[in-house]
Amino acid sequence: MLSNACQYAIRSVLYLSIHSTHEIKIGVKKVAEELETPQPFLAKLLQQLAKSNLISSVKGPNGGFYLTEKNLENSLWDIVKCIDGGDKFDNCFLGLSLCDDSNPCPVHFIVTPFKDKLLNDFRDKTLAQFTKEIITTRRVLSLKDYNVLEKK
Amino acid sequence: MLSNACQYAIRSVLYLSIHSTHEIKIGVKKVAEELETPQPFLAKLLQQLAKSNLISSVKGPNGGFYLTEKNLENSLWDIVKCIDGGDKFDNCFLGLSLCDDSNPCPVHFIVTPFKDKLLNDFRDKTLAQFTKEIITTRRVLSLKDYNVLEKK
DNA sequence: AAAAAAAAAGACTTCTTTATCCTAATTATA
DNA sequence: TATAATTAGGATAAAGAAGTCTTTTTTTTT
Repeated sequence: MLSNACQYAIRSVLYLSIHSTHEIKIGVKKVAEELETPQPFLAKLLQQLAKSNLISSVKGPNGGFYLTEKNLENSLWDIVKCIDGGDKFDNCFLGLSLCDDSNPCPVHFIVTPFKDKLLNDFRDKTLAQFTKEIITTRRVLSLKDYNVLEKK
Repeated sequence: MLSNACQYAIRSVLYLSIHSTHEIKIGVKKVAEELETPQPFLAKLLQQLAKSNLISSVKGPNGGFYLTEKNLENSLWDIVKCIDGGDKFDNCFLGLSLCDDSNPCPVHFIVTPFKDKLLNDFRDKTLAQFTKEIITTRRVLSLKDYNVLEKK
């Protein structure tokens, strides 16, 4: 459903949301290691996100990527739009060019509620809210998160 | 989520399920036109389905593809397995290699119910049942179906 | 001012999916 | 039995996604 690129991007942003601040910037290398993603590929994505002002960056020593308060007001949907495009959830599950409530494909009414829910969740929560939930409910973003939970 | 190939395959099988019988076989050309899919590509897919005994075929004049009673006992899930592989719905929505109920990614509990429901629907209904529903509830498979409804 | 560390940018490679084309095999029917 | 219609099979092409590599630019630190 989401491209690899978009999955990496979302996880990166959430990772930054959890671990970075204006004072603590994080380099591609670190992020790629933590999330187990191909480094140069991730670099491209982070650059793209930075260009769209979804994340912030500083070059040079001790530079890296981080999220500002402003960045934290964006949503996951903004990430998806930036990487995969805004029509990602529009397409019919069976590929019909025309498929809506009055002309539904055979799985339309199974798939639509889910897409709506997902879209709402992605669109209506800010990264700040989402991140808070991730922390309080101990959601997993990388193998290292998993290990942390295991060790407790 | 599903590949183009798999979407074509599913729609083709449902189309055959509705319109073909042992006596009325349908050629690739016709199916491709009705479903608006690339013809040679669809041919490959139908061949693959036939090879896996999910649909039936006869060569020569008045030959074509059709479904037997036996074929109609298969499920949509069998089609997906044949074209996209059986692990299609296994992957984490955010691409985590490890993601389950005890180590969930941030969207795990949003996505999982949907995947379960869809998998059940795909796996538990036979094509015969599914087709019956499509007809009684007037679901759309091709632009022509759409026109038929419009004209009523 | 120099050096080093990082992001930014662009060109390039590889892989997968999608799609086409051509030839062979099969089968009904005239 | 010849012909035409149709599926089957294999090789190939085109497009897009995924991923890499190299160079440039910026910025901090010494």
